[in-house]
Amino acid sequence: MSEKEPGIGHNSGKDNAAKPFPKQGEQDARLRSFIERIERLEGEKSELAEDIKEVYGEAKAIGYDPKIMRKIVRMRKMDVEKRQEEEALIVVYKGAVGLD
Amino acid sequence: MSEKEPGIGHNSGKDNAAKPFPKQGEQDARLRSFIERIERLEGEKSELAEDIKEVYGEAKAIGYDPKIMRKIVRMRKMDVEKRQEEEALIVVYKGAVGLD
Amino acid sequence: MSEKEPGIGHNSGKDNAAKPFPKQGEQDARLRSFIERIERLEGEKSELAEDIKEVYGEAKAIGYDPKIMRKIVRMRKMDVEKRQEEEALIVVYKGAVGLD
Amino acid sequence: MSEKEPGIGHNSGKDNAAKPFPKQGEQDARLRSFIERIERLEGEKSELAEDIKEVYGEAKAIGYDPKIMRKIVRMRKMDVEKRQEEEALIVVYKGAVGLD
DNA sequence: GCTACTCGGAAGGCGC
DNA sequence: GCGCCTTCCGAGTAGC
Repeated sequence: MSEKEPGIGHNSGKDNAAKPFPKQGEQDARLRSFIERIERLEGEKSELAEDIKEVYGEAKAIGYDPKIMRKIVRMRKMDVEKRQEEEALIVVYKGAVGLD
Repeated sequence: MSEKEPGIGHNSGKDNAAKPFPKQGEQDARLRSFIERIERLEGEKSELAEDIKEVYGEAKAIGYDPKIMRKIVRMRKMDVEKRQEEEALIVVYKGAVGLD
Repeated sequence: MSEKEPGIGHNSGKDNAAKPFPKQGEQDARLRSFIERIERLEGEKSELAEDIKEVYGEAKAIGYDPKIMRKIVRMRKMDVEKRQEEEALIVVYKGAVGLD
Repeated sequence: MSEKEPGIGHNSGKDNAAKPFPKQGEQDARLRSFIERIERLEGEKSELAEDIKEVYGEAKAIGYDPKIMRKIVRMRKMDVEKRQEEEALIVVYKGAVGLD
C-alpha cells in the first residue's frame, strides 16, 4: 500500500469521521458485500469441483479409468480452444485489414 | 498393471467380439455420458471463475485493490478452516471421553 | 526447513568442523557451482527472449503485425501439443490394456 | 483500428489484386521464414528451461532445496541489476559533469 | 495504465 | 502411506 491510489483500500483511519458525510460505514459495507459475493461464488466453485470428482469416482466404480477419461477431457478441451483460437485469428485479421 | 480391474478401460478383451453384439454401443454411450457430465460441470466451474474475476473487476473500478481483497479472502478461508478443524477436534475429544 | 532431510540444505552450523573430514568448503563449492550453472542458463534464456523480440521487431518493420504473428505461433504450438496429447492418450490406452 | 500501420498484416489492400501476380509467393515465404525463426528460438528457449529444471533436480537429489536455491538466484539477480543501475547512474553523472 | 501472457509455487490426485 | 506428477492459483513481466 504505497504508490497506489491515495487514501484507498479502506480509507485508512477514522479521519473520515471528521468529514461532512459519514460514509465509512457504507464503504465498509460495500467491501464486505464484494467479499461475500466472492466467497459465495468460490463456495459454488468448490462444490462443482467435488461434483466432478464424484463423477470420475462413479465412472471408476464401473470400470472406466479416470486417468484416460481426464486425458480425453483435456483433448476435447484443446480442440475447442484451438477452434476458438482460429476464430480469434480471423477477428484479428479482419481488424488488421480494417474490416471492423 | 497388476491390481487394476481386469478388462478395464473400455471393455477390453475380446469377449464382446465373441458375443453377438451385446452392449458395446451402450458402453460407449455410458462413457460418453460421463464425459459430457464432466464437461458440463467444468463449464459451469469456468463460468464461476469468470464471475469471480468480474466481481474483483467491479471492486477495482471503485477503487479497491484486488490483490488485497484476495488476501482477505484467503485469510478468511483459512480462518473458517481452522475453526472447522478445531470443532472437529472437539468432537473427537468428546467422543474419546464418552460425551457423545 | 523443518521436515526436510536431516541436516540438509547447507549443513547448518559449523558442527561439521567437528567431523573428521572438513568438507564444508566442498559443499559450498558444489552449491555455488549449481547456482552458477543456473545463472548461465538463465542468461542464455534471456538472450533468446531478446532475439525473439527482435525478430518480431524486424517483421513489424516490414509491415507484418506482431499480434497476428504471435497468434499464429500459438496456434501452431497448440497443434503440436494436441498431437502429442493424442499420442500420449494412445500410450495410456495401451497401458490400460496391458500392452506395455 | 486507427493508429495501426495502414496496409498491414499481410500485404493488405487491393494492390496485389491489381498487379498481375507479382510477389505474393515471396511475401508468404518471408512471413513463413519469420515464423520459423521464432519457433526455432522458442524451441531453444524451452530446452534451456528444461535444462534449468534438471539442474535444480540434480541439486535436489543431493539434498539442496530448490526453493531456496531459486530465492538465492533471484536475490543475486537483483543484486547485479542494482549494481548495473548504479553504474549506469555513475556514467550519467560523469557525462553531466563533463567526465566522458 | 491496463490487459494478457508466462513463470513459479501450492495443492490435490494417482501410483507404488 | 509416501512420493511423484499433474493441475490450479497467484505474481511478475511485457506488450498495446
